[in-house]
Amino acid sequence: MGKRKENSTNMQNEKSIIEGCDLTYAVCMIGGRWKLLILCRLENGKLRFSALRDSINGITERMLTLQLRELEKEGLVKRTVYAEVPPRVDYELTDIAKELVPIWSQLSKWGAKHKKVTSQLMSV
Amino acid sequence: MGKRKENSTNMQNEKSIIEGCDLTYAVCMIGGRWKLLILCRLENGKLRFSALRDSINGITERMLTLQLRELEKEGLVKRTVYAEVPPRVDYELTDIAKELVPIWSQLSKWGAKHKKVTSQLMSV
DNA sequence: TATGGTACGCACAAATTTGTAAGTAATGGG
DNA sequence: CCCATTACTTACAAATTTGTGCGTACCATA
Repeated sequence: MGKRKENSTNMQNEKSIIEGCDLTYAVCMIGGRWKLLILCRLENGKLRFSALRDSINGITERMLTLQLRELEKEGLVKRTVYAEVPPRVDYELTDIAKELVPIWSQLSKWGAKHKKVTSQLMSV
Repeated sequence: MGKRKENSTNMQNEKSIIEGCDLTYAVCMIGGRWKLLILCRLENGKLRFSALRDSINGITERMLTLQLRELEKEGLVKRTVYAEVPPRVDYELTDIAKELVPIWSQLSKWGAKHKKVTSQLMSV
């Protein structure tokens, strides 16, 4: 999440796969350890940076910043800066991101339903 | 996807986050570049290794193997080996994985709908 | 005997993601 | 003047994921 190399095999691959596959595109947008987590925290409205940080267990400020930057570039969150000191910034979902609400909520339900079963399998 | 270090900060983090968060759990199960792709190829029934490989643009045999192994451990795909030569192996969704069908299909629709718009933003 | 097909495994290298531990700016309060 | 607050940056290190190229077993067929 430092910048990626434009011409790595990996990057080229990703681009050409995205061309033909909408699912891959979507996965690239919301994939990764934190993005969905962040988005779902914003489900009920604006939150400021510190509130997000505190509500997401285990995330560091660095990671939160990086992910928010990406989500912003991708058009999934809107960032608002207030000209105050100390600084105040808040984040909210865009309409595009709001369309994803049912998806993460189903995913979360699915997770809840199967967590026990499969985590036993995993520890084998 | 060589094995992960059991005691890395990263691993410990992931584990403790999963404990409290079903969404994170789900993301860990199906996250990554290929897993959803593989699952959705199996949506209409069994496929053998080579068929999967050929239907997923850009995946290498190594990656396909690794991902299938994980999906199997997680209980999302079932692997069947036939005692034949040359070898024949096929893969199919488990019931748990079948519950995810609506999720990736919605995600794919979402991707299709927004691909153009946001990929312009990304190239800026 | 040489070759071909299938589903992998392995070693190594490169790319990418994540974590850690520091700063920074601006301003209000003591 | 010193300190606290907030939302970040930056440099560096470690972990994880992905790609590349080659090798393997098996038996049927040519």
